[in-house]
Amino acid sequence: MNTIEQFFATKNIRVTAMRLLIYRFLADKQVAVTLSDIEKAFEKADRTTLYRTIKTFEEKCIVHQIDDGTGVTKYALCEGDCNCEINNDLHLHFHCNLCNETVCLTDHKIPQVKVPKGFVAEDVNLVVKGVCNKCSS
Amino acid sequence: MNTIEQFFATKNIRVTAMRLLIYRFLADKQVAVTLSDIEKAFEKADRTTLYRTIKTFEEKCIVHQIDDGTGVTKYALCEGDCNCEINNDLHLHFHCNLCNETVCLTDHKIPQVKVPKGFVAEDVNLVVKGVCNKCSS
DNA sequence: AAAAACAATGCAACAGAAGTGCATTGTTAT
DNA sequence: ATAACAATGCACTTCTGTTGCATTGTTTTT
Repeated sequence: MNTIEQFFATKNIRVTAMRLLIYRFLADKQVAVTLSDIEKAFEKADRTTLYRTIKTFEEKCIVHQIDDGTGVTKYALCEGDCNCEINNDLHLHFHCNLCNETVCLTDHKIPQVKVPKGFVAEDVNLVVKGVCNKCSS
Repeated sequence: MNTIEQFFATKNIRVTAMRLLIYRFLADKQVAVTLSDIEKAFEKADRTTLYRTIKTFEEKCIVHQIDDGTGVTKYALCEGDCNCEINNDLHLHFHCNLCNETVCLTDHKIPQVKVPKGFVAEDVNLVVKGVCNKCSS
């Protein structure tokens, strides 16, 4: 029991009611969420608090940012063993043009990418757009 | 001569002074530009006009949008023979974390990406971040 | 246990990007 | 020439992301 609390402790962040709520919200969702999604889910809470909570989660490698091309940043929980390292934890994201939802395809690691001489790759972001399994059936 | 005018004609858009200027501006640049880059270059012109010009170019497949993760949309000219089709015209983009510039690596087509059963891929966006050839030397 | 130190929260405000409605100017077609 | 339509300019709005500051809450030190 108290697993989230213990997890927060390993990440060296304080356990607060707000953080637990937001963490559980993200864990329940199977899709990446925007800041305004979180705002709608927690209307009593202040926007800034939600914003800073997500930023803290991001710094501590609890969530990762996703830029799916919709113009709004989305967030999703990292995998348990994630260290946010290149070549290890980079998976691709799928954005559905119909339901507008973005999911992490954590099993699909990003293929090796070649860059020209003189360029140094540090991070890779791969977003596939199309129709998701729910919408195509 | 008058090649840009002819090109616009093939795309079925009217030739105006503003459009010629913006097209030449994009052609001169070797990097993707934001709307505010264009605003700075054409201070006498109205923001809305620049905005709508770029939107028109985008619809007519003259420029393509790039989402490099900086949060601001960038634009770059399509290749001459571009039809904005998947598997043909998709190239990768490189964003330099030092100079903050984004370039099209048109010679580097995106590797084949597998998606799970039920998912239909229509478009692929691949952005590599790191240090560009100018900044690494 | 009280006080000091620090982290989290809430409020207000701001900046920038993106977008819309409408009037006006300019261009094309009848 | 004029009617029809497209392009431009102006004003304004919305949304996202962000910061400063005061206040509340939680540790840590004495």
